[in-house]
Amino acid sequence: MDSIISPHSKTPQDPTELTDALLDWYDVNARTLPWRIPPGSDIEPDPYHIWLSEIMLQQTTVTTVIPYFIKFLHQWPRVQDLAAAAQDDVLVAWAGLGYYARARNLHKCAQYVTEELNGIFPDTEENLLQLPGVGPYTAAAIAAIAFGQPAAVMDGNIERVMARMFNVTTPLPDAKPALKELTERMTPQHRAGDYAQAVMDLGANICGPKLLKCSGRCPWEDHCAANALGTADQLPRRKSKAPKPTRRGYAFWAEFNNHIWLCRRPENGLLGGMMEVPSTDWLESKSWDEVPAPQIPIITNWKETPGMVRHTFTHFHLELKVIRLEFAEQIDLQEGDWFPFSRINDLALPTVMMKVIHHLREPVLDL
DNA sequence: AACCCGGGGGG
DNA sequence: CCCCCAGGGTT
Repeated sequence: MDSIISPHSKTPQDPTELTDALLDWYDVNARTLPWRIPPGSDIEPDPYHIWLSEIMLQQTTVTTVIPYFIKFLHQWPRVQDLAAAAQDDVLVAWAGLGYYARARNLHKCAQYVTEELNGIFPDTEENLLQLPGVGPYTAAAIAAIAFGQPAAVMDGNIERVMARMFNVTTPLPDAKPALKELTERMTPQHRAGDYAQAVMDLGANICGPKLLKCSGRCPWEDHCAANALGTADQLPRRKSKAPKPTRRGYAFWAEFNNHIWLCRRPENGLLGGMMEVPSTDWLESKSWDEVPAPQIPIITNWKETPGMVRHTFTHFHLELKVIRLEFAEQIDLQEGDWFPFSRINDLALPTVMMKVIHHLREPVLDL
């Protein structure tokens, strides 16, 4: 990349003019968010708040995060409080947010900061990067937003805005190095945190994946190469993804006296550490004809229930048929425990398991 | 470098 | 149905 100047834009050599225009826009248009210090405020950001919000915002939209962020701060006001919590309480509070390894790393990180760093977060990108669950994006974001350092923050929003500003037509992920380079050149020495948040606001509200509200709204409208070329709605390009396979299995519904039998998944891997209705392995198949008949986990009468639970994970679709085990008395299965339905919301149940529970409690065909 | 890892909202 | 989202860890 020879120059930050696009042949199709009026971008000045010195990006200061661009960043100043964006910061002026941000001063007026910054969204109010629970973890955000409004531009111009004298309040010092709380690194604990910034860190918590940034972990939650990984691959998760702002509107989804807000209620969880408020709930966490209410339950654990300081990083020391979070460190002292039981891991299962953290998983329960996290249930529904997804990517559950984030919750385990969040807890580990809180304990590390509390026990090894006297409750004080590192203030450099390099040292932040050493924390569990903190990668390049989050380290730069905390350094810039919480500590005012000129760290170059790169995320999906900023990738998109840069790809359009400079008409980067290389498909992702191949374009990442070039977009990172552009981001580094654009990041200002002062107010880098506000700058990063401003670009992300731009990406969320004006320069969206499909939604483009450039005209009269975007502070970079007159300097955007894709806007000049009319290519904005086609950028950034992406390599095509492999289609998702379908896995199928049988879940076992064991209910007695308003209790349900649940067990805990292994610590690592899919839905690590979360609770589940016991089930057979989830095997990839073309149809149910290929799925082996289930091994019933206890000698008792059983019945396959009508319908099926469908759920989609990051990399596969899941179909679960549910087998109801019938009991004359409350017998323990091999692993797990009986839990009263009244406490179901106090358990770390991922969404797919909540679907199973709703499916059996209010039978709906082919949910 | 490739793969694994959720869930929700919007078009 | 598709796509995307304030990505990180593991191997």
